[in-house]
Parts: sequence; C-alpha cells; structure tokens
Amino acid sequence: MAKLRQTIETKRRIPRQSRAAETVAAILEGAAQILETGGLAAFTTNAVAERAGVSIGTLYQYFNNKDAVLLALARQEMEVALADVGRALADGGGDPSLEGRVRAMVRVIINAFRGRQRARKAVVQAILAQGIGIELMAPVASFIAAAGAEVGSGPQAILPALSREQLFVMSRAMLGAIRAAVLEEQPFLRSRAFEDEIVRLAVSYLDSIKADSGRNRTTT
Amino acid sequence: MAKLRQTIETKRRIPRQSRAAETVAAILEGAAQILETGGLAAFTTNAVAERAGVSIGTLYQYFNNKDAVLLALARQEMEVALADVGRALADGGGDPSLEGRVRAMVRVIINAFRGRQRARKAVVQAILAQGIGIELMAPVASFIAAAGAEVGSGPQAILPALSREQLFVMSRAMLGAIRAAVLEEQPFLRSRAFEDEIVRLAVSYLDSIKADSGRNRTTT
Amino acid sequence: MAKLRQTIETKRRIPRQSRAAETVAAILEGAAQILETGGLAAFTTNAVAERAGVSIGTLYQYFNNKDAVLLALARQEMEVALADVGRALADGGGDPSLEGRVRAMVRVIINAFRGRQRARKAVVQAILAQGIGIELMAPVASFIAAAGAEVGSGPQAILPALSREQLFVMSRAMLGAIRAAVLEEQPFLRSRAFEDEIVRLAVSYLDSIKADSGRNRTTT
Amino acid sequence: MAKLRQTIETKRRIPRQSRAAETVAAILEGAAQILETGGLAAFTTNAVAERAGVSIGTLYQYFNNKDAVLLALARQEMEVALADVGRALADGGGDPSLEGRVRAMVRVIINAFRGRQRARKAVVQAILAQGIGIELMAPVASFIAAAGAEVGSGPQAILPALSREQLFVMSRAMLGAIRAAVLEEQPFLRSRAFEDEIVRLAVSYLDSIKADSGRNRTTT
DNA sequence: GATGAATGAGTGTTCATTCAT
DNA sequence: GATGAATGAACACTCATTCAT
Repeated sequence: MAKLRQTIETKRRIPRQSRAAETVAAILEGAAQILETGGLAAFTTNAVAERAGVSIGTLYQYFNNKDAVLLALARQEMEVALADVGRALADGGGDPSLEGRVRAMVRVIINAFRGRQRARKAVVQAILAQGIGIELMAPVASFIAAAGAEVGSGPQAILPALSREQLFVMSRAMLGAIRAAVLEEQPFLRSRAFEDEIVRLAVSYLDSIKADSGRNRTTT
Repeated sequence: MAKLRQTIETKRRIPRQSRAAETVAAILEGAAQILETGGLAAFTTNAVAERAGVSIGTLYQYFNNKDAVLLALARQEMEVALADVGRALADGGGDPSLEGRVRAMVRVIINAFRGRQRARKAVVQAILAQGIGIELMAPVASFIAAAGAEVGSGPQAILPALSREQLFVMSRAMLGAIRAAVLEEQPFLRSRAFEDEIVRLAVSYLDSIKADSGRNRTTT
Repeated sequence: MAKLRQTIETKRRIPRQSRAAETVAAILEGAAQILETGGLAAFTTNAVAERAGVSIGTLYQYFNNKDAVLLALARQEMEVALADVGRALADGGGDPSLEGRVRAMVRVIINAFRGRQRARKAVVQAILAQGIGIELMAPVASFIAAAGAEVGSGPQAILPALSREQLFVMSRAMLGAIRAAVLEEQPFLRSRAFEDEIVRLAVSYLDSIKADSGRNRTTT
Repeated sequence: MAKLRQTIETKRRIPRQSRAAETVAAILEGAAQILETGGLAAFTTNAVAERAGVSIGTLYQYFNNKDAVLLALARQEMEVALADVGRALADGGGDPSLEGRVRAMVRVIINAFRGRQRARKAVVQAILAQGIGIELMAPVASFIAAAGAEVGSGPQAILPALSREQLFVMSRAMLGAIRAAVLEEQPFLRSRAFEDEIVRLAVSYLDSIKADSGRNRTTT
C-alpha cells in the first residue's frame, strides 16, 4: 500500500484479448483465495500472483498497484451481491408482501456473507481503510434506495420515499447485525429465530416511518 | 503487524509503580495521537515511542509487540465508553421513558465515536483485522444485554425479557448503523435527523416485541 | 532512484555518538569502493550496506535514500579536492609565480583524478544526472573564483578579476582536458609534456585576458 | 542497462529494405524524444517502442538490447556533428582567418549540443557510464586532429604542426568547456560572451604555440 | 516479420524487534 | 530500568527481455 502514487486511474492494459481477460479473472480469483486463506495480512502482490498462477510482472500489467487489485475485487463482489439483493427485493421469492421481500433479502445477505467470509471481510476492511469506501458504497446505496422506492410506490404504495438518513440507518442496521453474527460466529446465524428478528427490525422500522408519514399527511 | 510472533500473552511488565503507570499512559496517549494524525498507516512502533517521548526500547518493555499497544488502547476506550453507556441507560439524562433512555444512549455512543474519530476508526479496523474483535466486543455485548434486561424488568416493566437473538439484533443493529456512519464519515453523523432515526429503529423494534409478547400472553 | 519522495532534507538521524559517526564513514567508504569496483551499475543500496559491513536498515537510518548516499559522498570528495587545490594555488609548491601556481594545481588535479578514478567518475555522473550538480558545483566555483581573485590581486596584481564566463571556461577547459586524458587512459597522462600543455593553456588564456584588460584600461 | 549480457555485437538485423530502415529511424527518433522529454530515467525499451509506434518485439528485432539503441543514437548524432564541424573549419563561415574558423567551429559545436539538449545530455551520460565513450570519441578526436593539422599547414601555414599532446589538450579543452556548459545547463551557453571566451581559449593557446615555435626556430 | 502478453530477477525501502551499553 | 543503534526479513514495484501466436 504505502505511497500509492497513481490512484484509481486507467488500468495499465485494457484486456482486449480473451487470454488477457482470463488472466485478469485468474488474478482476482487468486486474490480472493489469498484473502480467504490468510486474511489481509497474507495479501501480498507476490502471493496473489503466485496463487493466480501468473508472474508478478503480469499482475502489474493489469493492475496499477496492490490497492487496484483489492478495489477490482470489491467491485466485482459488490455487483454480484447487488444483483442478488435486487432479485430478492423484486419478487420476495414468491411472497410479494413487504415482509416477504424483506425476508428474501435477509436470506440473500446472510448467504452472501457466508461464502468466502474472510475474503469479504478483508475486502470491506481494506476498502474502508482508504477513502474509497464511500465511493464504492454509493451504487449500493442508490440501488437500495431505488429498490426501496419501488417497494414503496405502485398501486398499494406500501412505503413513503425514505430520507437519506432513513435509508442509511435501515441498510446499515440490517447489515451490521448480520455481519456481527457472521464475524462473531453466532450459532443462531442460520436459525429461523434470527431471521425473524432481522425481519422484525426492518418491518417495524418501516411501519414506524409509514405511521409517521401518514400522521403528517392527514394532520388536516 | 506482519507476522506477529507472540500473540496476546502476558505483558512484559505490569506497571505497579507510578512512574511505570505514567509511561504506559504516555505510550497509549502517543498511540492515540499518531492514529488520529496519520491513521493506521502512520502507526509504527517507532513513531508511537517518539510521540510518547520514550525510547523504542522502553515501549517494548511494557508491550510485547505492536498489537499489544493497539489492544491496550482499544480496551481503554471500551471501558470509558461502557461506563458512559451505563450512566445513560440508568437515567436517560432526565427523561426516564424508554425513548429517553435510548436517546441518551445513542448520544453517548455517537460522542464516544466522535472524539478522536480517526483514532477510533483505526482502532476498530485494526481490532477487526485480527480475531481480537470478537473477544473485545463480548463485554460490550453482555453489558448492553444486562442493561437491556434491566430496562425491561423492574416495577413498571416496560419490556418483556428479550431473547438472546433479540438482544443481539438490537444491540448490533444500533452499533452497526452508528459505526458505519463513523467509518464512512457520513456528514449527518451529528445531526438530529440521524439520531431520531436510530432512536426510531430501537423503539419501534422494542414496541414490536412488546406487542407480540402481549398478544402471546393474552391470547384473547 | 526512481521516485525520490523526500529530496535533500535532514538526514534521518544525526550522528552524535562516535559509533554512529564511524558507521556513516563506513557506509561512505563502502559506497566509494562499490563505485570503484563496479561503477554506477553496481551501486545498489544493498551492495553498499554489505560492503560497508552494516545492515541495509542501518544504511537507511543515516541516509534518506540511495541518492543521499551519493550526494554525501560527492560532498566529501569535493571538500578534499577543494582543500588540495586551495593549498596548491596558495603557494605554488615553492614557485609563487603564476605559472608555478597553475602547475601545482594541475598536478593536484591529475592526482585527484587518479585515485579512485571510477568512483569519482560515477559520483560526477550521478550528481549531474540530477539537478543537484549545479548546486554542488557552486562552492567549487566560488572557491576557484576567490582563489583566482587572490592570485590576480595584491601588490603585483597579476590578473584582473575574471568574469563569470572566463572563470567557467578556464576551470572547465582544464578539468575537461585532464578528465578526458584520464577517461581515455592516455599514456601521456603523467608526462611532463602533457603537464606543460595544460599549463600553457591556462597561462596563455590568462595572459590574453590581462592584455585585453590592459588595453581597455589604457585606452585613454 | 542493468546487467547488459550481450555487449556491442552485431545488430540482429541489418536493415536493407526501405521499410526496415524506416523502422530503425522511427525507433531512434522515439528514443531521442523520450530522452528529451523525460531524461534517462524515462528511457525504457517499452517507452521507446511505444513512442516509435512499434511493438517492443519489433524493437528487439533491430536492436540487441537497450544499450544498442542508445549507442546507435549516439553514433547518428556524432556523424551529423562531425560533418558540421568539418564544414565550419573548412571555410570559417566566410572569415578564413584562424579566429574566424575557430569561431565558426565553436558555434557549430554549441548548436550541436543545443537542439534536444536533454536528449544529448542523456546520451552523453549514458555513453560515458559505460566504457563506450572512449571508442565513440575516437573518431571525433582524430577528425579534429586532422582538421587542426590542415589549418596549420598549407601555403600560408598559420600554424606549426601540433604535437600529439597539443592536439589533445586543445580539442578536449574546448569540448570540455562546452560540454560542461550544456550538462550544467549554464544560462550563458548561447551568449556572445561565452563564445568569445571559448575562442580566446583556442586562439591564445595556438598563438602561444606559434610563439614558442618561432623562438625555437629563429633562436635569434 | 510483427505483436504484445508474459516473465522474474532485482531494487529501493520500511519497520517490528533485539540487545549491548 | 532506559536507551537507541543495529538488524534483516519482507514487500511493492520495475523493466529488460523472450516467445507463442
């Protein structure tokens, strides 16, 4: 990390050829594996290159510096997670009620944190350690905001539009509770009781907002 | 950090004499200042020793390794924060209602994270980066649990006893949201709107539990 | 060399103790030996440290970076050379005439270039490769200027004050010719004939200036 | 540069075809531009190839290694400079007197060093950094020697034949002074005053030789 | 012939830790 | 007990060079 001279710029080489694309994929996979196995402490460029089966020079042909690898990995994971959450919110896994959708999302998030736990943890930490976190979170936030708005609009308009702070509190509270359970390796992580409480947290919060909103509107 | 060869063991020297205690305090203060000024990247043992006004050799006379310094700092901060939270929950800062107590606690936590923001952020990250986080969080969790139980019991029993999962979800959700705001350096961290939403989160959740509990009891 | 972040600043540690002074001396001696043996290409910090009999860490405790070592070596050599030239100019080695003084200086310079030829060459090149050359040359130039003025003043005022360009041309012409003979390993380097020609170059040039000066003054 | 394993040998490919010749020219032009823009530090084979608009593989098809490119560039520049000096000495730019010819030559040399100053500086340094300098200088020296002899002989024999040492001292003194002005980036490089002094240096030296020579011949 | 992806030895530099004084 | 000079393993990163396509 040290003194990263060239921050997030263009990658040294834009992979046009299929071989190059494979190489990039291999490096990211190697990076994830290293993080998973040894955490951030083991995440050295040489280790990543070796695990990826490429030379250190090749790694640097595609990534400006160590952080760029981490950042790319973070983006990749983000996108996958976002798509999953999006699907969950869209249909609720068969139960289109507010509770159904929230419950589907909770399951997705728990599972997201289960695979490659350490890798994700390391990525999150590393990202936050720099200023980049906020930038990366932006799409997540706007996505959830959009999804929230969607849930809250339509014919039976379940929800009013959420404020910036409300969006933040709800998303971070849920994520925080789930992440803590994962990191602390709580035995009830996969239990129905835990899932119920997360859902209760979200639904009761949204209900409270709706109630307030209604009161404000009909104050006549 | 690197290859920390000796994990958390016994400190080399237990400060019994006043001068020794002062030295330890100076080192921890130096550590906090370094973290505050330059973040985790600037946190080197040599820098800490210099800022503390002691030699590097002296630092190693009181701390086994770099991590031990970080850990000691984390413990120190924890204890202070815990005492503050305890006081807040006990009286609600003048408003003994449930909402009053929750609001008082939220303020305390936010403020706890506010002073020396960067130092705390760095401590949190560093602690999480190792396995130590869970161990350190344990007393906090149990404290909040105990406090929660206290709030929920007694003469006017505002709350039913919370289940293990409920205590976990509530405490971690609140802490998670606040911590995220700190780590992401959200501008609304100190705003009334943010505080309101945290309070809403906690109160609506507890209300929901109470409602359920009532229904279960008086099956009507 | 690469991206020297901190240019010429304060050394990391100012050697106060005798041991430290010895270490610095050992490093500079090691640097000179490495340059002498393998030229600039062999001049790596690790090689210097090893030759000096210290660890690489110790080297960096006294020098900010690779260039700082080179610069310190250059300064050291400069000072020695300057003192020698100064003595030669002062007394002419027994012959206080202009020619006597110039001849004494020529001998000193030839000898200066003979010892550790490659080391000096490398130092000069390295110094010039950066912007530092001019800065370093400044004291040399002013010294020669002062010496020249001294030679040219006094009772029998042999010389008028030299202009900036005249000082430059005379010093560089002499140095250039001698250096070329050294670098090209000319067989006549130590011959009387060569010395005579260098002296002729200097003396005839100075005479020409004196003649011009006289003409300008007495134009009535 | 590093460990140049294969020194100056035969080029891999002698450009016989026009396209090949163009490629070589493009590479040398690219090399000059890179040196001019970023100095020796920026002079990497990849950078040169890219600037030249060819692939790195193609560069290595025409040049054995990095140094070969530098050497070829140096030779090219030398030849041009030599031709210019020859013309200057031949006619003196209209003033066929000794001073006229010398002045014409000085101007040519200064101008030779002026265009693409940084590129030339880098070439000179790089060349000197290896043992190649002497080899390359040889033709220059012998050329000037021949020219000097020519000036000093013939019908109106302005000069006696110069000795080996005299030729050496005169040519190297002039070149040395000019080169130093270029390398040190002296502001007066293009000034009339500087040119005057170089001319004075050469003419006064030659006059001194002539005077001596006359004295020796006509002991009177 | 040309390409450019891949290589990997090598370099400068940091910093946790030790131990002689 | 305190000091701080010394240590050296480890790391991020570069770039000359090769060779399969």
